[in-house]
Amino acid sequence: MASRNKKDICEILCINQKKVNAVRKVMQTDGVIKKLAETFKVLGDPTRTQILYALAQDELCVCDLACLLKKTQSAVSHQLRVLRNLDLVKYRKDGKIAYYSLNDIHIRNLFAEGLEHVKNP
Amino acid sequence: MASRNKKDICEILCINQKKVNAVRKVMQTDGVIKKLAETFKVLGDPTRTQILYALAQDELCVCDLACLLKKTQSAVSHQLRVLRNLDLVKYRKDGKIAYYSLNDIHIRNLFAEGLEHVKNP
DNA sequence: TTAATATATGAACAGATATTCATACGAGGA
DNA sequence: TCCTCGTATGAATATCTGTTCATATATTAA
Repeated sequence: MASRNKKDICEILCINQKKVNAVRKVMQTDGVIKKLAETFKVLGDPTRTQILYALAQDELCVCDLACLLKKTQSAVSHQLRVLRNLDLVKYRKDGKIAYYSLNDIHIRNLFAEGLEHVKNP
Repeated sequence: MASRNKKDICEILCINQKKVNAVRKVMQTDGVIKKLAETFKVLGDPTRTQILYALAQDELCVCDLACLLKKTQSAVSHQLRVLRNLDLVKYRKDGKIAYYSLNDIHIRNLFAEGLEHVKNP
């Protein structure tokens, strides 16, 4: 263990340097990877998954969603903010009521692919 | 606030009961939603995203991945276990070396859709 | 104005999680 | 056998995150 540095991050020797170099060339940039992971992460919470799936069917207000998902209004509202911040949903105000709807054309495709994965083992 | 129960989860009144009922009919079961969210969640960590993206290009061993991602061998190995447990990757042993590769046909499509979302605002 | 209702939001808390460190295991090589 | 190297893994830790509670804001009705 003596030869290894405290942090063997940079010291790690590749077994197949050529392959690694080739793969490195086609890797996405850190920025893209970060955004990609961010996108998947948002979809990776059951509450948000359900909200988005519901909104993929119809425009709904906050209390409708809360009723549908059997969650508190607060919990739903907090998650809607997350989705709003990422521009995945939009909303229109009708008096006191806020009607939310999908604002991303890729969400449905992602769900379709995801369901394919879940249902076809 | 007097009329509301402590937990207003079940008490919440839907504004558009009909819509909610219609959407409820086409909602996925809790089990499917849970698995769906689980799948997205696994893809929702930058380290795992990179590992999967790299393995989508070529078969690589643990230290190659560590070298490529500039992470410790331990960190990579822990994440590989997560991916293994979900059958997203498989590996073959060649002596001491463990070569990992993709084991899920949907991953590439999910990445494609995800990248579409990231790159087309 | 006052009351009620729909929504938003900050603070606090509990539970999850990614990384690090240390170490164990297993396969060759000396 | 002993040593080295590639990998796996448990424990500890710091950070992140989803929910709850309390409250604020805003709109409508009385």
